[in-house]
Amino acid sequence: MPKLGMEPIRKAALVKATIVEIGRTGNLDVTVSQIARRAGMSPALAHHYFGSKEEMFVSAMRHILTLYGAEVRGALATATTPEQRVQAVLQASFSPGNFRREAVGAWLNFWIMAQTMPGARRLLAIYQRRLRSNLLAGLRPLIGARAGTVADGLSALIDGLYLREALKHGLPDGRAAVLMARTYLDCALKEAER
Amino acid sequence: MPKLGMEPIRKAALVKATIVEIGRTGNLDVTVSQIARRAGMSPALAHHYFGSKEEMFVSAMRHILTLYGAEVRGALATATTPEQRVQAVLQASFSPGNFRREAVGAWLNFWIMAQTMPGARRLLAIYQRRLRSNLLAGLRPLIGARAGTVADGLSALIDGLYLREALKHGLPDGRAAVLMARTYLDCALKEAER
DNA sequence: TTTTGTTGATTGACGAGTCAATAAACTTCG
DNA sequence: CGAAGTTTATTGACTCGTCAATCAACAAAA
Repeated sequence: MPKLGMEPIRKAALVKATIVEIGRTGNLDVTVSQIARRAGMSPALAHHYFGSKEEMFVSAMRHILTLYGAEVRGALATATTPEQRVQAVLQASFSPGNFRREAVGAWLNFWIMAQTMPGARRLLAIYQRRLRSNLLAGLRPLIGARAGTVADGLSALIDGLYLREALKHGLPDGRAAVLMARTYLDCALKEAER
Repeated sequence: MPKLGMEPIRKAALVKATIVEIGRTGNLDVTVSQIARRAGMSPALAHHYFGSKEEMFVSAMRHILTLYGAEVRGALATATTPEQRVQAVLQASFSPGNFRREAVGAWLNFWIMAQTMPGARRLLAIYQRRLRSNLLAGLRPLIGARAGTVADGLSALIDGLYLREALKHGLPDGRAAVLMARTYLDCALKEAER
């Protein structure tokens, strides 16, 4: 009973199912059959819409990035001062949603894929550029020329804190990560105004 | 022609081959046959010495950790002041060896495994504890009670900087990472003496 | 009837782990 | 010392399973 216009619906379902399955297993040992079953269709249909499993993975990562980007934009919308802008990025980066099993699995395997898959590497570069640029927008009014270095450090710190919190036993605490990043930030700001 | 006492030799060869293969592919899609071939033996023999592929992976990670630990100890041996102790940890963490393809692959997949494999999780906890303790030993004489927080922040920053440098296009530059971490450290020290 | 949606069946391949069998080195004990 | 037995090393062949991708065929909408 083919209703037309199924393509975007099917693709969205597959992307979501891919993320769930990666979160479930923790790695990329996920079969097209599993994904398709979870998305409520046959494996053949999955291959029909995405040419290959790899394309499913890349699309899944793109979706994760889109979600994260939306969260950042939402947080930035309520920020008025430069400090609040930086704080907004931190808040969004360590929001509870980012620590769900699916998100953690997606990010960790994102890094794995970025090693070898050009599409993944490109996406990761986009994420990094956007993060840096968002931080820079908040930092430049505060510390001018020194903003670049601080943005780089803060970016790395965000990734590192996320990694540690995500791999920690027990329920991860995003607020602790935000606090730790803020400490770095405050320190850098004081150093600059000296 | 079985010469006796082959076990340690074979195991070492398999561990090394496992690391090389993970570095080659970037992920854990490595077959026992590939590993065994590279180690110069039959797949059956690999299964004989390690009960399963998973045990090979865990042993490979243990080896990576051992190498890293030795590098840290070596660097610490030449340090006399507390500052030099911290600096030694940074230097060892960002040494060129850690940025070889095999090492990067090992670490990235280490994190993947730590999500679900208890053995890997335990190893990661050991690494984190040791890193923290090494940093603490250098930081406590400098800033006393505040050392804990700074050690945590510096640990996360090390992981984050490593991740970024390892995934960067082109040849990674450990010295840049050391410098970035030093900036954080100096900032924290100045803040503390205020 | 052309396009879009959908699937069952199939292909062709690969892979982890087992097992039986062979061979050499060590041990025991008469 | 030397034969019989034991342990260690080693592999080819095999089992049982899986999986990505293809294809032919069917159904319904335009």
